[in-house]
Amino acid sequence: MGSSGRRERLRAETTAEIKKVALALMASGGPDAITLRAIAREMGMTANAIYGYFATRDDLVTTLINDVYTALADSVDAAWETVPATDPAIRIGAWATAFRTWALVNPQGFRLIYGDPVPGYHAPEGGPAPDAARRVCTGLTALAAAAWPHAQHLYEDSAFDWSDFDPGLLDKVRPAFPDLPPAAVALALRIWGHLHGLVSLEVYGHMHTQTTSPEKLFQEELAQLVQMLGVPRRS
Amino acid sequence: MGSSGRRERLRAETTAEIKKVALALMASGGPDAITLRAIAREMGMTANAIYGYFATRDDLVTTLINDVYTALADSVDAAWETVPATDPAIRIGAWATAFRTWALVNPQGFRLIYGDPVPGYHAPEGGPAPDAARRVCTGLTALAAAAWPHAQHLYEDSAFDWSDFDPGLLDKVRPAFPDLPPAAVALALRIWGHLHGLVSLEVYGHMHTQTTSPEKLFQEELAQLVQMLGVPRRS
DNA sequence: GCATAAACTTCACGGCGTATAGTTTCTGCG
DNA sequence: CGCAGAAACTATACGCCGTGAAGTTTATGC
Repeated sequence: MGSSGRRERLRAETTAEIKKVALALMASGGPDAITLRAIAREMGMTANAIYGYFATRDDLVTTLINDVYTALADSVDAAWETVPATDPAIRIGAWATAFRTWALVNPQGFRLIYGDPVPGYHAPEGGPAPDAARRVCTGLTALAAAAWPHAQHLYEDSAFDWSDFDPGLLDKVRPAFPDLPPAAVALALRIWGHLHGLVSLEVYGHMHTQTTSPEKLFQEELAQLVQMLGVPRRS
Repeated sequence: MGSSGRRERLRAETTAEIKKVALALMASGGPDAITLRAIAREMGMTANAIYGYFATRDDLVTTLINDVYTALADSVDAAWETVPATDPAIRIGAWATAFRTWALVNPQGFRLIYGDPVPGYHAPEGGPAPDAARRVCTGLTALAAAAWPHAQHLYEDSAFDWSDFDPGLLDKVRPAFPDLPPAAVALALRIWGHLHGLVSLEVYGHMHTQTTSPEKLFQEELAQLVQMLGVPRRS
C-alpha cells in the first residue's frame, strides 16, 4: 500500500468532517437541517462531492444515527459504572437520570434516533441502529438483573418466554446475565418504555403544555422505578 | 348574504376535500407525503390554489394535527364510556387499549401528532393541539380519579402542588374532579408517559427489534397500571 | 513519464414551498 | 338585464432539495 496511506488518511478526515458538520447542522437546526447541500456549503465543496463518501443521503443519516445512538449508549453505560454496585437504587437512578439528561442536552440527537429522522428518510431493514438500541436495552436489563433478587417475587406470574424476544437481544443479554429469566427482560423493556415515554414527551414539547416541572415528574418516576424493581428504599 | 351561502358551501367542501386528500396521502405515505403539490395534483388543481384555503403549508398541517388529535381523543373517550363505571380496572384497560389500538391502526396519524410532523414544520406557540392533548390528559385524570379512593394511600408523600401544572390543564381537570389532589394529576401524567413510551417505541419500530410480542408487553403494562392505581385485581 | 483511478465540479432534472402577477368565474347591486 | 368587484384559480419564477451523468483536475503506482 506504500504511501497510499496518505490518501486513506485524507479520506478518513474528510469523512469525519462531513459527519462533524452534519451533526453541527443538526444540533442547531434539527435533523431537517442535515442536507447534503448545506454540508457541502459549509465545507466549501459541491454537494455531489459527498457522494464519494456516502452513497446516498440516507446512508449518511444512517451512519449519524449509529454514531449518535452509540454516544447515548456510552453515556448511560458510563453513568451506570461511575456509581458503586453496592446500592442498586442509586445505580438505577444514575442510569435513568443520565438517559434523561442526555436527551435534554441533545434533543435533536434524540429526535434523530427515535423520531422521523429526516424528510423522506427510510431506514434500512431492522432499523438503522439495532446494536446501539440493544446496548441500551442491555443496560436496562442490567438494572433488572441488579435488582432481580428483590424484584423476583413481584413478577412470578409473568407469562414471558425466551421466544418472545429478539434473538439479537438475547445474544447480548443471556450470556451477560445467565441466571435471568424472561420476565426480567420483559420488565427491562417496560422500563425502557416508561422512561422513553416521559422523556420523549418532554423533548417534543408535549409535556410542557401540561406541567411546569417535568423534572419533578421524572423524580417521582424514579421513585416508582425503585419500587418496581423491589429495591428497598432508603429514606 | 342571500345565495352567497352557495359560495360558502363550495368553499367548505373544497376545504374538506383538501383535508381528506391530505389525510389519505399521509395514511399511505406518511406525514412526509403531505405536500401541497401532491394534494393539488390529486385534486386536479394548481398547488397555489390551496393558498386560498390555508395561508401556508404549516397552517394546513396544524389543522390536520388538530383534527387527528381530536379523533384520537374521541376514540379513547368513547372506549372509556362504553364500559360501565362499576369496575375501574376494566375501564382503565379499555382506555389504554383504545389508545394503543388507535395508534397501531393510525400509525401515521400518531407520528403526525407526536413526532416531527413534516419536513420543516414549526408548530405555532404552545404546540398545535394543546386542547386535544389536554383532553387526553383529562381522560387519564379520569382514570386516576376513578381509582383514587384505592390509590390515594400509595401517593401520600407526593410533593406536587397545583402550581406544578399548566393552568390550561387545570381549568379542565379541577372542575371535573373537584376533590382530586395534585398528586393524582401527576400520576395521570406519568401514566401518560408510560403508555406513550411503549406505544411510540412500537409505532416507530424500535420495539420490534427487541421483542416479537409487544402485545404481551402491553398486557403486562396494563396489569401494572391497575396496580399503580391501587385497584383490587380480579383473578 | 505516463496510464489510471480517485476526488471533485458542472450541468441537468424533477420535486418542494411560496411570492407575484395575471386570468377567469361567480356574486350582488343598480 | 349589465356591470363593478370580489373570489377562485393559473402561470411564472425563485431558491431550496437529492441525485444522476459527464467532464475535469489531481495524486498514485508502475
